Amino acid sequence: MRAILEAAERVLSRNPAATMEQIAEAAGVARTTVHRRFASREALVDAMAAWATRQFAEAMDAAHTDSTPPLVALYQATANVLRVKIDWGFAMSRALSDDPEVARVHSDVERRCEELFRRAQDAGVLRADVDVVWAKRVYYALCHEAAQDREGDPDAMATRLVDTLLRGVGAGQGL
Amino acid sequence: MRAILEAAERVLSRNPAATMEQIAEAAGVARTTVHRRFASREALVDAMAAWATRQFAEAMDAAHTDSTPPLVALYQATANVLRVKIDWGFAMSRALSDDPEVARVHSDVERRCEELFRRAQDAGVLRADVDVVWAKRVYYALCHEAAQDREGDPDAMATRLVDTLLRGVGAGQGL
DNA sequence: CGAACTTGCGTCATCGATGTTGCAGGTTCT
DNA sequence: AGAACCTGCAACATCGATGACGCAAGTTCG
Repeated sequence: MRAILEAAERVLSRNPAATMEQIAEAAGVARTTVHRRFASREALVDAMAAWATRQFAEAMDAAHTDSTPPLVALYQATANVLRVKIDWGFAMSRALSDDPEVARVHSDVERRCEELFRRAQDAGVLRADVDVVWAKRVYYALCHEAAQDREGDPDAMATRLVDTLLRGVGAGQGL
Repeated sequence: MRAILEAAERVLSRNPAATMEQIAEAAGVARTTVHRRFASREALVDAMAAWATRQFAEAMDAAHTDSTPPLVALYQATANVLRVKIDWGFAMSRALSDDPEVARVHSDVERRCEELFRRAQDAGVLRADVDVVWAKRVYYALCHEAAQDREGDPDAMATRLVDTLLRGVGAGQGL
């Protein structure tokens, strides 16, 4: 069950068009067994999305983004989310689920993330002259990029990521 | 011919698993006509990659990345590449072509990009304590993210992108 | 031991995408 | 007008993925 989901993530992250046969093989079971657990390919992907979304929400919960100082919460959330995203990159990229409960959890996480960025700007952690939406997009892009490194310490990755997000890579003399 | 390539880009960027039928429809021709031009689906995608790669190389050429000051070249290259990437995002993401000539052009662009970043670091535009490889990955990620905006002035987008890349979005007091 | 459950294997039906071909109608150039 | 060319349309064959069975063998409990 979990083994099939994990195998599916492993295979589909490398090749999104992989067949059920390949997924089954990676899970060490017969293809029919996969079909017994998940009525269709779509059902399997939905289950992956549901599982990843729950992990995602738990990662955000653990960071207490609404009660800790913005910068601390940002570090914590980043490290936690990276840990999940490294293992469930494919499932998280297809988070647009039909299941209303999954959609609710997902939009809830989205909301908390935006709220965190707003608080960060109010606290002076984010520059006042940058668009919060753009800042969030940059943050997401960096998380996605960082999660490509499958090896390495998530905490160190989070440190580098947040450092890059806030300070950039320039030497500072501007143009 | 060009119309088919452009239609394929339009359709495949929204849905990479789209059928030849959908591509043909978007191009306003019959499916058989597409098959007459491109022997197989793979041939079509290869042609798209070849076309996009050439556009990519021309965009870099026009920026004169090896003879202008690094910062100027960075702005120019960014704006030029964004213009191409907005219209050929799908084709550029699958730049791993079998055609040796395409592969050569692509690796040549890659080389020039790395050289530009090295020069930027030597000139003090990039911080000396950041890994050049990481900086390049961040830059690519930002280009990819920025290219999602289909409307808007590429020059303004490049300005914001380079500003974010070099200065980040933080207010500067650090942790 | 015996019942309930799960799994692997082989088989089968179906379906959609791909790629090919022949034919008829339309355009362009000479 | 005639030749060469391109296109749309319809039909066809093929192929791989999907999903559904039944059956035999294995396990886990009582």
